[in-house]
Formats: sequence, C-alpha cells, structure tokens
Amino acid sequence: MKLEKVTENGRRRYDDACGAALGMDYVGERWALLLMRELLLGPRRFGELRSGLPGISANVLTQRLTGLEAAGIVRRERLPPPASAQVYALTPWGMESEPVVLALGRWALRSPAHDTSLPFSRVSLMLSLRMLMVQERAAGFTATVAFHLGEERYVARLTAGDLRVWRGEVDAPDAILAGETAAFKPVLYGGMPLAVAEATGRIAVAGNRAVAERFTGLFRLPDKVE
Amino acid sequence: MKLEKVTENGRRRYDDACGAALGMDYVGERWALLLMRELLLGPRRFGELRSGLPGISANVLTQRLTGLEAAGIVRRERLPPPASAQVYALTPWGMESEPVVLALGRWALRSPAHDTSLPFSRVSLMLSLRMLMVQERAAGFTATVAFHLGEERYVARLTAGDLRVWRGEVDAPDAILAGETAAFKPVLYGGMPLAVAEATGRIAVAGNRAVAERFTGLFRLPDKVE
DNA sequence: CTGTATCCGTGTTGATACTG
DNA sequence: CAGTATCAACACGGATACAG
Repeated sequence: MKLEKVTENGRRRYDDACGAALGMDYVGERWALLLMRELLLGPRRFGELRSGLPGISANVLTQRLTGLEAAGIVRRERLPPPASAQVYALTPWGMESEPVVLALGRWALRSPAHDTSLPFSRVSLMLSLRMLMVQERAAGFTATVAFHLGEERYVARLTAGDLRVWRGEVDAPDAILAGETAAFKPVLYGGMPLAVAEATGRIAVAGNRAVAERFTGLFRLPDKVE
Repeated sequence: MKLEKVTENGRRRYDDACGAALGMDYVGERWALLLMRELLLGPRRFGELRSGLPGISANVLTQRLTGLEAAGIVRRERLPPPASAQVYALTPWGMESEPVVLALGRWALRSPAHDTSLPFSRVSLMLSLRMLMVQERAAGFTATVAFHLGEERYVARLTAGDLRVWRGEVDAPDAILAGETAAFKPVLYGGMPLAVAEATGRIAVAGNRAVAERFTGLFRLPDKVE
C-alpha cells in the first residue's frame, strides 16, 4: 500500500514544487488565510481573533496559530508591561501575503453569489479599502482619514495614489468617520452619500467634510459576472 | 441546537462578506486551486488533469470539477468531431483567477521550506514564467519562444514587457526549446547556462540562440526568507 | 480572560475496486 | 479512458472541563 506523505503534524501536503501548491499547503487549511487576514493590520489577541472569525472554535484557532507559527507566518509576541498580554502578529514574510489576500478578494467579489449582507469584520472593512480603491479616482488626492469602528481605531492615508491602512491613532487627521462596520458598507460600496448615513445617525463625521466625501467615493465593488 | 449553515452540497462556508472569505469558499477546498491552475493555459481532459495533479484520486477530481462547474468557474466543453472528446475549461471569470494563483506562488516560493526537487507539472513550469519574470530584465526585449515539453507544445511571447503564455503552436518562433520539465528548472531558476543543458542533451535548442539564451535568463526564483 | 485538553458526531477526503 | 461506488481515516466544529 502506498502511503501518502503528510507533514510532521499529520496534515496533507501537495508535494508539488509549484509555488501555488506550496502556498495552498500553508493557507489552504480551513480558517488559515482568514486568520492571516485578521492580522494584516496589526497584532491581535486570541479573543479578538475569535471575534473577527465568527464560527471558528477555540481549539481550531489554537491549532491554526500553532501551525502558522511553525511555518514562520505568525509570531507570538508579549506586550510590554503593564499590558503584558500575549498577542499574535504576522512575521515580515507573513505580511507579504497581503497581495494574495487582496487578489483573492478582488477576484471572488465578482462572483454572482456574493452576498453583501453577510457579516464583515472591522479588519475586512479596512482591508477592503486597499482591495477596492479605484486608482483613477485617487489621482492627485492626498488625505488622512481616521476611522472609529466601535472601540477600534484605524487610519487610512492616501498619498500619491498610494493608500496605507493601519490600526492605530493619528494626529490631526483631515477627517474622522465614526460608526459601526455595517454602516460603512452602503456608503463605500452601495453608492449611498455620506451625508445620508450621517443624517440617519449611523456615521458621525468630523473634520473636513469635503475630504471625507471625496475619500468615501474612491471605492467600488467590482461588477459581478454573468 | 444551533445548526451551522452549509452550502447546497453540504460543504462548510465561511458566511463572511469579505472577498477573501468568499474566495476561500471557492478555492479553499483541497485541490480546487491547483485544478484551476492546470486549466489556466487552456482546456484539459480528465486524464490530463490527473497527470498534472499527482495524488488526486478520480472521485475527488470528479467532485471538484462538478463543484467548480456549479460555481461558474469551470465549464465542460465537447470538442468538435472527429476528436469529440470532453474537456474542461475555465470560464472567463475562472480565467480571472490567474492573478490569485500568481500572487500565491510568488509569496509561497519565499518559504524556507520550498523544495525545488519536487515534481512540477508542465503547466506549472509555463505558468512560472509569468509568475517569476523579472520586469527590468525584459525591458526592450521582444521574442516568441516555443517550448516543446514532451508531447505538449507551449508558446511564450514577450512584447513590450508583457509576457503571454499559452498551450499551442506558433508559426516561426524566434527559438524552440525542447526537453522535459525537469530539464528547464536548473536553466530558468538555478543559474545553469542554456548551453550546459544543451551539451548534456537535456534541452534541444533550435532557431535564434541569442534570443533563447536571453529569454531563459529573464526569470528568478524569489529569495527565501530568514 | 487566555488559552489547552478532552470527547464525540459528522462530513470530507482519498484509496481501491469497479462499471461503461 | 472516464467516471462511479464503497469504505475507512481523519479533520472539523461543538461542547465541555480545566489551567494560568
């Protein structure tokens, strides 16, 4: 009987020199790529990861974190006192997986089966800015916009057509947008004017309103196929 | 008891509006992305797919083909008589997954665990040209090179920094390179001069030798991390 | 709160054998 | 060659219980 080769942990491998096959060895297990997605904007704690990955169970999350750490994609970090909590972060190579996540998202969103009403993590929302910005609309526009999503704070900075996004604070943003994740979906991807979301109280706008409105109009959900 | 939602076929979904999650619903199942890879250079028959996917079993291949067809990624086509055989092809949207495969490969090949001695399908070799061409080396170079890999024929055409690759024939290529897949790996990615592979009889060169040598030097395996 | 270690029901996977 | 049927192994998710 021919035995299939498995990894040290007993998982299945493809045994193929092709980079795509090796890539699927790493990210093809259930939850692995989404876990990496949740870390692309900065380190997260165990509980934060669980919140961003609805449906994952604690034991599976632990297994994935262990496996990705062994692969050199994730690293455990201990925050300095007094926080002194453990967080999980992507290694530099793990961070380089961002183009994979963005390309996969751009492609899949053209599926006729895409359902925008499904839940959407905060990281997904902020990552979608980089995934779905329309380059031509961004030409010649420079702006720093702070997003306050519930308790979490993110920053998006557009400079010379290059959009950077990270979790954290920023001094003197041009505008601040505050609201829950779901409130941003119609504004960024459904053609709803920012003023409407503001009038209904779902998004609060501070700072330069013109910048806020232009910024929120930079993005487009790709057309569906068929 | 809370029931988890599943697809029509009973498979697990992520139920996440994020494009990356939807993408993993489609390509995250074992073998799915590699199957798509095998179709990126043109339609293939059932048996050709099995050859390019060492280790897949017939029933799983059937399941994946059925699933990808239902998702609108793969299409069954019947060749016109006298061939009259059935082949599987990517739909236009399925073809758009190429950037995902290329990005995944570029990222994963930087893994310290990448093993170049593993098997490598013909499609993988030809796709690696698009995956790993160094743009700067291609500047100002125009060439059409035919690859004869065993029984199969591929064409790579470089024009204005843009490399196209497809399975098929071409009239009057600048050069023809003939050999087995394994013979090309050291030449394209191991720094072996084409002349050496030729001297050992592993690759036969016809046509413009200078074009052949410059062309084979356009590619580079990314540096490994750590 | 942050995990780890169980057990268990279920579905997915893949090897083998088999049919058209 | 193309695909189906069967069956065994195991990965997954849920539900605990439990440790630091």
